[in-house]
Amino acid sequence: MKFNPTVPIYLQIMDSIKKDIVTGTLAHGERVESVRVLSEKFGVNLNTMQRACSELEREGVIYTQRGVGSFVTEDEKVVHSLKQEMCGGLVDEFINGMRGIGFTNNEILKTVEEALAK
Amino acid sequence: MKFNPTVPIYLQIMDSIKKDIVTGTLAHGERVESVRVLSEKFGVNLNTMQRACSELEREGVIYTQRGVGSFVTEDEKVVHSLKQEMCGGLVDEFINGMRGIGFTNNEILKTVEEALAK
Amino acid sequence: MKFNPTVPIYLQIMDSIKKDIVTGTLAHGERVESVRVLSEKFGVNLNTMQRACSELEREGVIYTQRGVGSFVTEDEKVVHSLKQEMCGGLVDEFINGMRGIGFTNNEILKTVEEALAK
Amino acid sequence: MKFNPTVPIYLQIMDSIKKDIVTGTLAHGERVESVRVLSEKFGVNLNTMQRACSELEREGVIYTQRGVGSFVTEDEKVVHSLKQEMCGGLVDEFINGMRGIGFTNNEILKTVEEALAK
DNA sequence: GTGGTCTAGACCACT
DNA sequence: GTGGTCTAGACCACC
Repeated sequence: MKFNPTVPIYLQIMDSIKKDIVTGTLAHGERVESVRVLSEKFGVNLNTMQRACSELEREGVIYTQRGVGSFVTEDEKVVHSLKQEMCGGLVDEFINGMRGIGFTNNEILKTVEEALAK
Repeated sequence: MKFNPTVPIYLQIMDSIKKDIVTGTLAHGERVESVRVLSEKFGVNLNTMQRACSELEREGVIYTQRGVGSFVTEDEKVVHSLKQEMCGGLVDEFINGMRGIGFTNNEILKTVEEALAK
Repeated sequence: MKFNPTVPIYLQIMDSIKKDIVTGTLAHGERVESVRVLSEKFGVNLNTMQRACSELEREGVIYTQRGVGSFVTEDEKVVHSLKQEMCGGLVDEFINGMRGIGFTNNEILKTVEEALAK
Repeated sequence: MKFNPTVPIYLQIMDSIKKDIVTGTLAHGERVESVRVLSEKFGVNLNTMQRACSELEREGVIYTQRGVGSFVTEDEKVVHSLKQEMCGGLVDEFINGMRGIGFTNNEILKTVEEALAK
């Protein structure tokens, strides 16, 4: 994985894992690979990987059992708020752009509906 | 106005005028300034301006009355398709982004509604 | 009962009986089992048990009636001072700890009241 | 400083600093020494010290300004809850001990009052 | 100077 | 095996 040098690697890794959870690549309750495996996979140091995981646990995204492994939370609320967190920027950018071209709320909504129907 | 040298100027002028129409800066049915005035305003050759206007007329965006001047079309359909043309990219980018995070169509719609309500 | 080899057994037996009195396991005025029974119960020599009892009597914790048996004192003052003797360490440790964290007397009192109310 | 090998050093350092804040050794709003200085003072690695400080910041006990340093919070509430947090164990241990010897709530309170008067 | 992050390699407790 | 902690030493961004 390629990292943006201007933002901490462990944050980027967290985002990557969050995205996997939100998209269902990592199912709820599923076991997350060990930090050692993940550190190799992401090509980072073990400590960096551990930091990413401990932060994720603190946020309630995963939970950990000593000597066993980490698991994706089964709390639907957490996953839902994850989605909200990750799409907030997209939505704002879109709506601002549309309003900038002169679209009203109803027009924006209608446009989205039409686009989704395709 | 500053032009991108890689794309024909008359196209850029057309886009500028379309945007004015779409955003309401130029109201439906409103008279467009003369090509002479516009050519000075945009800092381009009279021929270039004329080309832009004739293309706009061909697209039905404006219509011309001999000896009177040019006017923005009053056909709502044309204006609406203009909007579509200009926002297509935004919508696609947004929807693809949302789907990439795992949102379903209903979720996307709901999210937009919520964001618009704010 | 298991004894600490570094402190005289008769003292440890005395403490055990005192604790029983203080906690109410041995009620005020209740008859204490005979030294013979107690010596077996504690697994110690009869002399050791006798020493413990005579010391307890000397302290006024129990009193003996020839040919009848021994009884826990009915003097509330004695029992109260027993409690004091046994809890003195706890109180000092607690108050020193609290002052070490910077609590004032009033704060300590208030904290205890709150904790007791729970 | 001497550390208990069974509990993470960074936690012990956090407790030490919390205690300094609670007792007023570190005044509210006062600047905390740099992590480098502190790491030498405590005789631990820079990373360990940094972890202790970042956890303290997360708990709101200190706040940090990049390139400037860290400062004790000025929020009285935080400091007060710190006190509660640190004395909770002491109080519980004390009251349980007292009740174990047979003291009633009133007796405990009275005993504390007497001990404080000394 | 300050705090923040990353790597490399080690040891520990738990299962 | 697992996660958790610690050390040593390095580089970066900020002020």
